[in-house]
Amino acid sequence: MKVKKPKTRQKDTKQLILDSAERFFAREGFHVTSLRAITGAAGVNLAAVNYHFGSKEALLEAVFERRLIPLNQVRRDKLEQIRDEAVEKGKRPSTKKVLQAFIEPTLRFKESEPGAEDFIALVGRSFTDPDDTVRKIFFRLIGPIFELLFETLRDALPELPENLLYWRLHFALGALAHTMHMSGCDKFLPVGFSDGCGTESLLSMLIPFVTAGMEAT
Amino acid sequence: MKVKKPKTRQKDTKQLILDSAERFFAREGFHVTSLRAITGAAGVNLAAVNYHFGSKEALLEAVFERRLIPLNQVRRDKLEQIRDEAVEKGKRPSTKKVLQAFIEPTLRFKESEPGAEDFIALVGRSFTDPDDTVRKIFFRLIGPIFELLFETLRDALPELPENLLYWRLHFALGALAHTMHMSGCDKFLPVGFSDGCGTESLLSMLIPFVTAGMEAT
DNA sequence: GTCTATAGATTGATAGAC
DNA sequence: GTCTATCAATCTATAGAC
Repeated sequence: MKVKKPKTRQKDTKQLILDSAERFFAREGFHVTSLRAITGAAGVNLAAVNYHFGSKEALLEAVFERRLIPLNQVRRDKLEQIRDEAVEKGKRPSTKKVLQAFIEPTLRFKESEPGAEDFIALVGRSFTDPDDTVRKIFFRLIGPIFELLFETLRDALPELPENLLYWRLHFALGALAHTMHMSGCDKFLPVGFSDGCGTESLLSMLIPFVTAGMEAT
Repeated sequence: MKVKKPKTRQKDTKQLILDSAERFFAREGFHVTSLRAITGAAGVNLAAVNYHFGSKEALLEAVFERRLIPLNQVRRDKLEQIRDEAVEKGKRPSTKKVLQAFIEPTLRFKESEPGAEDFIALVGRSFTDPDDTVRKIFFRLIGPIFELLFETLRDALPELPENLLYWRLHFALGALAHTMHMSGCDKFLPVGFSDGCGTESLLSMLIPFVTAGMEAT
């Protein structure tokens, strides 16, 4: 008898659904995407969604969790490393380094694995999705890492009133979010500027921008 | 005989539908909002939408045009005034003034008339709406004013490579868009910072932020 | 686990009386 | 211009055979 059930197909189906859903949710939006579109493109049966995930909403949650939990772990490690270093040296952390610790893994993530580009675009838009379902799931996963970012920035800029720091962070996150869903960057606005669209190029422009804004006098 | 048909009810109905649609599109999203929700809240008949506008898509277009055309006129006037002044004096315009000419009317518009707050939130999100219908209508109306803004900024920062200027403008617009749909500002993120949420306060924080980012060395 | 078939609800749009 | 009534198309979710 077999030691373990092969279940080759089972795992494939679940991953295929996740991949296809991620793509559609990012490119068309959650409510506009039908389960038929997802399963049709994935080549699996419609009923498989409810068998494996339970509902469309639970599928969205699984799409978020699959990539956001590991990404948040990376960002958390980098931020905590910066805090520890600052405590060791008895100096405040540099604003640029703090912002970089959050932004760099986020944008680099786009190239880390196939499909991640769609995911990043999805995340960029979820900040302001009008749909309660999307925002609720997203903020549950993203909330804690934002708090850590805020606190680390407060260490870097202790002279800044908390209220001002809070809003400047919002502005910076707005710039980041706007950059994140420019993945397919020729999709928006006029042509001729697709050059600086690579990750390295974007990082070298975005980080100085938000650092200067955050430190504005 | 009457000089003119009174048609009191006709105008009311059309406006009532526009007001209600604006509110729902901003708060729930275009595709999630049903015509039944719009007409139900407005207290008008469902069939009135197709009578007055022709389709749901045409209704969205009318919602955009009603407020965006006058708003764009204000922004255009201010930007052209700055260009003219710079030519007169033979000096380049100041980056801060250019950004202010675009941002200030936008944020102030929120308080100009009832319903404008919803509209501003709708516009802020339309930059990155995954829905082709929404984005296409929006960019058709917003494209020309963006080009003018870009060109005026190029006058202010002629030493900046065009590609870099282009992306910094994107970052600034991202920060602005993110601010625009924070209208109901306690809707997002933790509490305790609803203080600086008024228009004057936001302007006094956002404009220095984007100016510093734009002029970063 | 995978599939077909369908229930049950909701949608945008329209025809036609008034 | 306004209304009722309804069509035709969609959707999510599920029951039940294999």
